[in-house]
Amino acid sequence: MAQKPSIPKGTRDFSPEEVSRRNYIINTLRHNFELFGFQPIETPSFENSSTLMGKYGDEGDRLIFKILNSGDYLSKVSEENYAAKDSNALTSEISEKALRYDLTVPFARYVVQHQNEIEFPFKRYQIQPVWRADRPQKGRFREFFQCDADAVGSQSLLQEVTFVQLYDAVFTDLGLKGTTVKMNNRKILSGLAETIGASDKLIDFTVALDKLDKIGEEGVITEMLSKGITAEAIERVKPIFKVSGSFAEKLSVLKELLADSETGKQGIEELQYINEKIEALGLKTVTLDLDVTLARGLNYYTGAIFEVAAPKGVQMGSIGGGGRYDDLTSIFGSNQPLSGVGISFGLDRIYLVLEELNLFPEQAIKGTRLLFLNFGENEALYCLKAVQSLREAGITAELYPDSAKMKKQMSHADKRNINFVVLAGTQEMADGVYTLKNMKTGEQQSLNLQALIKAIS
RNA sequence: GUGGUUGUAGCUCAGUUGGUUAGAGCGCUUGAUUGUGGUUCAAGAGGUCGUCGGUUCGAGACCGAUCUUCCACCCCA
Repeated sequence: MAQKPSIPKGTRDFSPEEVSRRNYIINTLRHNFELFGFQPIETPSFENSSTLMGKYGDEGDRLIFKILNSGDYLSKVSEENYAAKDSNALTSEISEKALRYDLTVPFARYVVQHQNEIEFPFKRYQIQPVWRADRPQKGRFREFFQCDADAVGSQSLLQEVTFVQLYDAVFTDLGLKGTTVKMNNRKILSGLAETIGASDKLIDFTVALDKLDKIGEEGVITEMLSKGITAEAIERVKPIFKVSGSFAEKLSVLKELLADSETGKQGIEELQYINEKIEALGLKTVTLDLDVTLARGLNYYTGAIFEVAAPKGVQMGSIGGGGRYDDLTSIFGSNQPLSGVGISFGLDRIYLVLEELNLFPEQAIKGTRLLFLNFGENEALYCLKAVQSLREAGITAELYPDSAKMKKQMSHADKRNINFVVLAGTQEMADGVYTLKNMKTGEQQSLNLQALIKAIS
């Protein structure tokens, strides 16, 4: 088979077992989302390019999959751009649509577009695939699922508290112990940049800071220097490299550092509020931690920033993230800025973590319980009657479609992990019974239909 | 987008400094066993060595391009 068919890089096929296990995670998520009062919506897999472009930064724009216009798109291209081979300028002329890059921006678009029909505060969840033209790596795909829960129309910090509880509820249900929800606040990062006189370099500052656990203090300093942040400024923020201890202890270090920054102090107050409420409420399996170096997704977060780290010992990037965004809707021309806050679960990565830790429950894979062996036309009909009754009783049952050799039918049941087979030939038909065989123990018993249903339920 | 890495049977992998007809294990098919799967034994099927091009008398092996895998960077779920 020289030319084996293939799928694009970074995409995957899912086997029946994989789909079952993915559904197990999705069902757990959906159950908790609804328990917390979130309502489902769905949006198209592709949007107008103008909806997506410019919302994720330059890097994000590069990673958005663009959809080629239909028809003779080259004929409409401007001569200058074509002659200059200016790909960037040409892109907007030959592509007007793009694949969804995340679920947050389409949600913001949805809220603005339907603002008159929506009852606020609006809490929605959304479980759909997103696409990124990234280069694949461990836990990084070009097509993957995001599972988002967002709440818009309320500035209350109780929303943030709720999202921490939601993370706790989900990971507890999945049996995933030892996850850490790391929190930070955009206002603290702004405050830090402000205190050291580098407000104009906020993004460079935070991106470098974010790499602390990866490249170490020296690496961060080198990167900051290369971005034009002065050595004097870096000296002033050095305490945050070594901040440690409890959530409250870290906050007090920050309080000193940010004493002169109104924005910074506000960020501290917000985090303090959330932490106090969580401490009063308690968490089941998740640990809430303050991580000043957390700085992902800054292009639209304005307040709280969340990121979920997998349990220690599992090599995996973050398995969830989120934050508060105050002005995302204004980008789409909302007359009144709607504050939103939300979190995302990385389904594909959670899957990899659960698999690595062997945490999928056996009943996550539900298959056929009962296979009727086929001995011929008359026997098949006799069996189908029983199959029908079993299905009505809610038992997954099926008949082998061909009257193949018993060995073949038995090993079929074996390979599909079906625990019971029924043998019904002329003798059983004459007696009005079915021979039930347990494939694990080899035990067999002769039962009438009622007894059969009873034995299997 | 940058750097590295991988590709041989359905799967996991051997294949020496380039040399006849490319191998193993597992899986698959058939039989031993016409109403009993897993175990055992026997036989069999299955490959244009990712693709295209080049070097050579000769390429699975060497070179180039391309696709793919995995990893690091950028960035990110």
